[in-house]
Amino acid sequence: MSPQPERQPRKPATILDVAAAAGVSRQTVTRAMNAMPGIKASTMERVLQAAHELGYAPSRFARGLVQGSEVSVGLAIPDLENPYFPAFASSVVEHATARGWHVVVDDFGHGGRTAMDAVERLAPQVDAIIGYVGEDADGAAHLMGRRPLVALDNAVQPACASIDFDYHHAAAEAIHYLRASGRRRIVYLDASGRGGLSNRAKAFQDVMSEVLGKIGSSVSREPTGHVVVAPRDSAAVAAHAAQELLLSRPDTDAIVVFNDLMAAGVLKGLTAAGLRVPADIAVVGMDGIPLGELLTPALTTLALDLREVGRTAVEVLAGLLAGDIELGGRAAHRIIRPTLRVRESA
Amino acid sequence: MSPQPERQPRKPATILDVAAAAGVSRQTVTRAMNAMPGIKASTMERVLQAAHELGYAPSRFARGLVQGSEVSVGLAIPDLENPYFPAFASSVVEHATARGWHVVVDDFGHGGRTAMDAVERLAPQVDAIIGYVGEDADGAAHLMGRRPLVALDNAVQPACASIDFDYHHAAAEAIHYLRASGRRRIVYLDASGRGGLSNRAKAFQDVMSEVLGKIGSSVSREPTGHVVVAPRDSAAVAAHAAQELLLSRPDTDAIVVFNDLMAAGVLKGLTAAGLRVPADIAVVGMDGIPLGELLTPALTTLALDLREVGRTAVEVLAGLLAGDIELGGRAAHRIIRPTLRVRESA
DNA sequence: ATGAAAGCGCTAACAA
DNA sequence: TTGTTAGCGCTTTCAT
Repeated sequence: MSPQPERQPRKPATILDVAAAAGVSRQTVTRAMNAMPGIKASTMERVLQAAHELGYAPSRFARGLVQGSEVSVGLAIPDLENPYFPAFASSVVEHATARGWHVVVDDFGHGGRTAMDAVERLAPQVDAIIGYVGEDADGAAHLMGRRPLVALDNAVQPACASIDFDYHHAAAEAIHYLRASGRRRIVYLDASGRGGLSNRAKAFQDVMSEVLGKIGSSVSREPTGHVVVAPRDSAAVAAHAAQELLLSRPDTDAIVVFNDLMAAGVLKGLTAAGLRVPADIAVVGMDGIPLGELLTPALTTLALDLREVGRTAVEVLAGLLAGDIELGGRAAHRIIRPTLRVRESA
Repeated sequence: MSPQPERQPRKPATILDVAAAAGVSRQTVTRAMNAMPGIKASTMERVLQAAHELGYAPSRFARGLVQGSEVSVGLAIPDLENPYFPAFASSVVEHATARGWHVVVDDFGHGGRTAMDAVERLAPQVDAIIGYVGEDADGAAHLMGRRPLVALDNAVQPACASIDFDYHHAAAEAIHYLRASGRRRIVYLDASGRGGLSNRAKAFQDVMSEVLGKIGSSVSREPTGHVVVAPRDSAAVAAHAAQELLLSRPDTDAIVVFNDLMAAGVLKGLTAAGLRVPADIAVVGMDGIPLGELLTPALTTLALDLREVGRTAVEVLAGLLAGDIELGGRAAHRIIRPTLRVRESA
């Protein structure tokens, strides 16, 4: 083997190594590295030079230990490949950055990992967590102890701050709009989660019952809100599910879909099956991701203001961190309302 | 004001506080917190209880200092809202997670921040950086000192590892395919960056010159590859640019677009202007993001395997970190080939 | 302008 | 099973 002439040592250089190399005290090295006053320019240059040669970089741990660090926030995300989540993450990163916080991202969408796995990885590394932790909210809160956790889209109020979405309102908007457009055979396409129906689907069913109840059962029997469940929330799966739905219920004239990504798939599936949207059948998505307007027809959707969601999460967290917001209070539990954005598909 | 009964103290509890509260030594607290062997169950429970009451969480800095931490990688991303980047980030996070690394994301797409800003923020916090640092590559490398930097899509070989894309090959694939389909008025729609044309546009021009040169100038004078530049890389801007292009060059029969996001906009703009794609005009995108197949018509594109890109970046970084890869060698400078994925738009 | 001492909170090694 | 000792690498006093 070759003599390995200048191979870097395994151990990274410390401040003492630099001090020795530059012939100064470690104090002077600190001053040079941090461009502090009270150091001669020539000394500083010599130290910096030595530091560079040794490949020295201050240990963030030692520095954090003594200085108390910037806040570092964990962001637990189920699936970065669903455009919804990066849009949300982008907003969180933006607002966290504005406060000087760091954001550590854990995408637990691969390799069968769960929200709990993500939180376990993140917990020792961060001062707080924002995340789509779903049913793991309580476990996650316990793991974090006193450190704040902001859970999104959880709906069962847990032992942590939360940001939820008013699905009842959303479902009502969609259903009233569709019925006003003359649609009478409305189906909800859900994505299967860990437990039965999603909260979104449940809200749809509730509102459908309310609406049909008001009309009275004497009127021509409309089917109560029918729900079909796709095995995963992907566009391809949704396209397939839409086609199956057409087979089992050919008279369906509107589909409300779990999210925009799936709605995009539904659009594809319907078109492939020879149907015209919205002439033959209406499609309403949910989320309001930018993708929606790029589709043909442009997607009508129950839009969440993703930037608002991210901003709110960061705000709540800031309040928690500062002690301005108490976990029990209403300030720690926000509800954001999706609004119907009518484009072309319904 | 109220007496603030149990308001948390400003200073977080330390291991010593817990030890005192539980009436044990700090070592025993360590053992309890880390579920180490050699501790009586009852003691452990008592310690954990005390820790919980005090809201104690071990300082990640102190722990990192003494244990030597997990690798933490900074990921510098220009714009999480362009679906390309989350797709890439997702792959990086997945592979980094598999190695037990943490990923700190900085999206520098907001508030006029540059790659350099992102690197400056990240540098004191991470052991390495992967990022789309563009022309800031050298500055970033300098800031990181001996710590590895993997720059993507940089093309001017800098003082750091790099992953580049073979745009020449990509342009050739697109142009040959389009010409074989009978297209003769091919235009490239670029996005304006900091310097003149993008590398993608330059490659397009080069290949166009080669192709037309081979044919010979005696043949009916085809225009050399024409390039138009959109002010930003967004779908809306691209839609507008496509419509303008139609005005100035109505005979254009193919547009090759800087990236898929812009191509989606072009599709919209063209359709709105009453053109049929691909019958009247062909559109070829670049990137291969999942969005492409959801569009109507589905986008023909020069596809990058985003998962491969992310995996490669992590691999190179791992090699650098382990010392298996030297900065000078070819292993530190990878080139990935986009391939033409023909769908419906061309 | 520079250096010496102290200590941040934790865990590894060793004792008891 | 538990406690004691000794740092990890850095920055903050305080001295020179």
